[in-house]
Amino acid sequence: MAYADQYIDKLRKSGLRPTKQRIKICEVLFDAEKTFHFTIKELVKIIENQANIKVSLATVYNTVHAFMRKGYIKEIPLNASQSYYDTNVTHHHHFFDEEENKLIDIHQDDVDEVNIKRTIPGKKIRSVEVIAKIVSDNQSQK
Amino acid sequence: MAYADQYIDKLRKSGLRPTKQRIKICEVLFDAEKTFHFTIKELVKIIENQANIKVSLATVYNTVHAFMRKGYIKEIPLNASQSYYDTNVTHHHHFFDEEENKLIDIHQDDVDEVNIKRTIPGKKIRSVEVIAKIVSDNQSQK
DNA sequence: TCAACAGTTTAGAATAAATATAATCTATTA
DNA sequence: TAATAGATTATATTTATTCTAAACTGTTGA
Repeated sequence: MAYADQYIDKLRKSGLRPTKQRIKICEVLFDAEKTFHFTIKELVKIIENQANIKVSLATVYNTVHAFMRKGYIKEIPLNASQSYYDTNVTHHHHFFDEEENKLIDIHQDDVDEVNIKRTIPGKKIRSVEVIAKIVSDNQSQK
Repeated sequence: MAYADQYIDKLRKSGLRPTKQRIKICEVLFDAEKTFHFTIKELVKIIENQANIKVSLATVYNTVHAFMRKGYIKEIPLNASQSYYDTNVTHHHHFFDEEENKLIDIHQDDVDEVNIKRTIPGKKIRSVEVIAKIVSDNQSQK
């Protein structure tokens, strides 16, 4: 399947018609060699830099949210002022460097499976996220 | 040590002078029978309801942030539009019910210790949080 | 008693992310 | 072509958070 077809497929499955703007968003999100983390602002900037078409903020928000609902990207639970998203939807976790405001992947192999023994009646677990906040390790402070 | 003294102690250690408003905030945060989760908005509402003094938003934000820095309360990493805090600073984790927008504690005993094998040079881990997002378990959808 | 001061509190302004709106545009179908 | 449904956009709105500047408080020392 050609890349463009994959994008159209993802869009249709998300309940969205494939349009110029939305396909451009797919190109940025899913065509990268590697998965990556982004904020909406950063995503808009990337599109502006590499595209010859204009995409409005509203369209980016709508499209990203539709992909989220469908599980094509995921939100990283960080209590920051803005939302962070990840195009890597495989099972993995994150360091968050609070001083540099930077996210770092932790591969699945580097964290034992998180096993939650408790359940809530009528509810099922949709995702489990581990966030390890890191700061400078100054030896001076014990 | 009397309660009031504990509050004054906490405030001083956080670099804040004990004032009427700040002690009121302490009463709400640290005098409860149980620990609890809150947003700033909720905290302000609680204070308004049970206090005969007026406390401004700015004072609440400043005081909560000072306590955070000192580790007397902690932030719960949820990607919501607003910040959630927890007066329970012991080691534990959370379910987040996405449909009801509600946090539920998971006791330490109910989750195996999260063991992160990877380290980042020059950095140390300040906190490890597990967030399990839960949704209704409709049997109809597989 | 008064003046000086350092730190507090406050209302309101400013900022910024996210969402909503309403007008215009596009593409498909009849 | 006309009708339509949905898409896109600029702009306005909303909301949490942070900032600011003025007024306030309490202590110290003359």
